[in-house]
Amino acid sequence: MPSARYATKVGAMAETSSAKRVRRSKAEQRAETLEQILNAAEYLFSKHGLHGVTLRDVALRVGVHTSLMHYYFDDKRSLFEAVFARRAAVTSGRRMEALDRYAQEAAGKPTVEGALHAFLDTDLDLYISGGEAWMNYAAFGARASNTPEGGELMDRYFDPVVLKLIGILKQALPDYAEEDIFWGYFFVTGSLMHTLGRTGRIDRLSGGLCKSDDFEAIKQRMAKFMAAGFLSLKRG
Amino acid sequence: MPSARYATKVGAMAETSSAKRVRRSKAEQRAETLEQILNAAEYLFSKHGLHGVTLRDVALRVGVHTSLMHYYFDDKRSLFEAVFARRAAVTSGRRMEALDRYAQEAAGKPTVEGALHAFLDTDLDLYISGGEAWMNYAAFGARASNTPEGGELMDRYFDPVVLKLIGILKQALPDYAEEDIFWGYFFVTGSLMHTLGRTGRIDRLSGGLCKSDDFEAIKQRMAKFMAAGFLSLKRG
DNA sequence: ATTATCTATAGATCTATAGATAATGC
DNA sequence: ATTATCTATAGATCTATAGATAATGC
Repeated sequence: MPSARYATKVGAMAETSSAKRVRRSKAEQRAETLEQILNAAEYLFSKHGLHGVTLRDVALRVGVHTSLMHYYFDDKRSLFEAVFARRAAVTSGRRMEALDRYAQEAAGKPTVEGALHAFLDTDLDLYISGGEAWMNYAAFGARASNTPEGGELMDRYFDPVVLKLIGILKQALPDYAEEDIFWGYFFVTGSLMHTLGRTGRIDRLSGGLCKSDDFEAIKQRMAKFMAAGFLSLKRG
Repeated sequence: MPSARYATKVGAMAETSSAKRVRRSKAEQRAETLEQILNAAEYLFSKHGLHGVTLRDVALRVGVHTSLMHYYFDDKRSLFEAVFARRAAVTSGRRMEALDRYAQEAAGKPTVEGALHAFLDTDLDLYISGGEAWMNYAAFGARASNTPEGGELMDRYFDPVVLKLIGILKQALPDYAEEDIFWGYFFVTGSLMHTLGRTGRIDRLSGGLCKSDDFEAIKQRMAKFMAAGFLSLKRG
């Protein structure tokens, strides 16, 4: 005897598919279902973390049976990694290009602020113009970065971009100790992760004056703020 | 039939308690067990988050039966909140005092850097000198701040200190727009949370040059870095 | 007599797999 | 003939509670 939930769902499906009865190839259907699963998982993981989400939750949100999760993914961990990997190459690649472009423009004389604009603004723009899905990915990544599982993925996918940024910063600050540059980056990435997490706390603290999903406002301030911070680390 | 684990545990207990057969009052025993449970929970929650830890995990770490968790705490959520609350008043109170003291010393003319030293250094000192338990609490709080459950607790316990800091910053920057001060604080708290989380990523990135549990090194740079950032937000 | 701790167990939920069914693809 | 999806179910684990046992406290 089907539960009320399944009855409803089947009814809804019949409704939409009878309206147009779209013929999708198997490849199309596979791709579409995969995308729906990844989107649902991305959203849920971004809110509750790896352990706060069950495969059943994801299946329910997509409207398919739990066992389909195991058909497309080995297990929960591999679904989590698939969510991470899907957009990681895009954000990493875009920042790589932006940093390359900036390094070339600067022709051997980069500034800290210029490098940070390339690194930070490029990423923030991606989330600003990428719609809800990318905003969810931002929060997913920020949350993941805070965990053992996610930390390992961060290393694997983002070390190259970060080391490229560090390289340009060294060029911009040739008389700096290497540690100071790493600590400066440490402060930058902390603020960036906090931004991507969009916890809503600044909204409440500021009485609505600032909104944690206002990435435009953050973009207008962040690179300049952090560049000034870097310059303050100059040693006597 | 007792499992091997219980047999081992009982053996160990007999060993230690027969050695000295300490007579503890019920109040003492209660306090001691409570503390052990909170410490174990703090450690585990800091590593795996609310949903990544089971009451069984906590009980196992303490060496008592799972049902004792329910004797001392209503449920998992209330254990989580108890962990949060136990040290929240201490860190909040210390920073309150430090900010009050600084505001008085500055006699109406506070600086951004002075206020940030009072706010940040006071807290970092607490973790530096508080030993492993306080370091775990730092990571626990950082991780919690990133979640819906923890966010609400952050508001409840830390709004007063933060608003006091904001007040002093406004005094230090009288011609600043209020939003700029809040965004500056936003960057500061992001870096602070990232610090407290001690993910170890900076260790790997820097090839061991920086260590994420080197709060002393961070303290030496953070207030100055962030103060310079604030000053960069001055509007034309 | 009261309190700390344990035993036993119910009920819910979760992951994972085997096998059935219903579509698309040659 | 192959692939996408579902049904059914095993086995593990988790939370929570009722009731027993073993200590401390007057």
